[in-house]
Amino acid sequence: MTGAMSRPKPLRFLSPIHKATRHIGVHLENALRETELAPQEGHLLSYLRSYAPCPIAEVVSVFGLRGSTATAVLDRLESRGLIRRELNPNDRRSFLLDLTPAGREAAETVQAEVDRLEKAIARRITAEDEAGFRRVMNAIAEATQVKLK
Amino acid sequence: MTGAMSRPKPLRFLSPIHKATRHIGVHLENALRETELAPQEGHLLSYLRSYAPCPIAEVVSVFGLRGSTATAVLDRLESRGLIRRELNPNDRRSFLLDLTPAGREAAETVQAEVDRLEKAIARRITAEDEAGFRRVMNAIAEATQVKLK
DNA sequence: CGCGAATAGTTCGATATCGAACTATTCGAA
DNA sequence: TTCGAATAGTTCGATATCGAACTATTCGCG
Repeated sequence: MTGAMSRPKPLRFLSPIHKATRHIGVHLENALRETELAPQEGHLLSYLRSYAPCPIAEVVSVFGLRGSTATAVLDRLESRGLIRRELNPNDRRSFLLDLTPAGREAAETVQAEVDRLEKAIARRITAEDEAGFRRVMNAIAEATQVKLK
Repeated sequence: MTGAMSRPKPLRFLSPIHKATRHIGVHLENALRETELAPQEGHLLSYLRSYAPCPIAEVVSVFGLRGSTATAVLDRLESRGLIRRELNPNDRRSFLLDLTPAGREAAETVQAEVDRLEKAIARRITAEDEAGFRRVMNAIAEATQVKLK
């Protein structure tokens, strides 16, 4: 016999992460409502704030977009004057993305909200908690065996 | 004077979570490729496996879908014979979602992959790590002040 | 070198998601 | 109780994302 249907069994890692991702998304969506930035757009600008100039393939990998989607997303941001595509002197196939001054300003706004949230989180935990958290994140990277270029 | 542009400043919590979410997404996408299930569809079936019968509004909240998107997603799953909408005797505005036998079978496949991944993660950490991880997740819920019904 | 395979990015038609408006039902306070 | 507000879900036209095919460039191995 196969036994009774097993029930609940909430996941130890995936469910909390999924929930946290939702919490963060909703929070930032609220916080950035008046900036006219979709959460993903804000996230992208914020990423460029730290890592620009970077090739399109990098944001494709980091954000999990398809190439064709990235083209559309970047077209929109470029037409709104927030980013620029520049020639990559080292690889003529690719472009380097960079923020415009307006894009940098928008990115600062995003960053301010993100920093505020990070501080609010940090305030509630100990250094040991954070170390454990980081080890779990590393365990996930190893367990999935996924390499994000 | 405003000072030099601050650079990198990688985030302590949001970046690792974003990355982990990507790791998990790519891993499950690979693992479930032959089931013909989009990652989100698999996730939804897996959710119903534990929480069905549940109203549509619940999956809307948990998965962050818009109502109109949920209608389309559920229509597809229903037309593929994986889920059912049933009348909710307690609220005639709403439906209760449940898995069909085929849907339950698909959900078991997803669950098996998810369990395998959870175990692979658990194997790499200590109980203290997990406790710290959980406290960080709780801190995020509090810091965002977001209530996911 | 030279040439096939891999990579970067775009275009375009198909599909999925979204926002706004709408119906039906339930809630809640006067 | 009654009626305005809130909630559950759908429909439909607008928008965003996707997959497949394509161009251009670079890689890597003979």
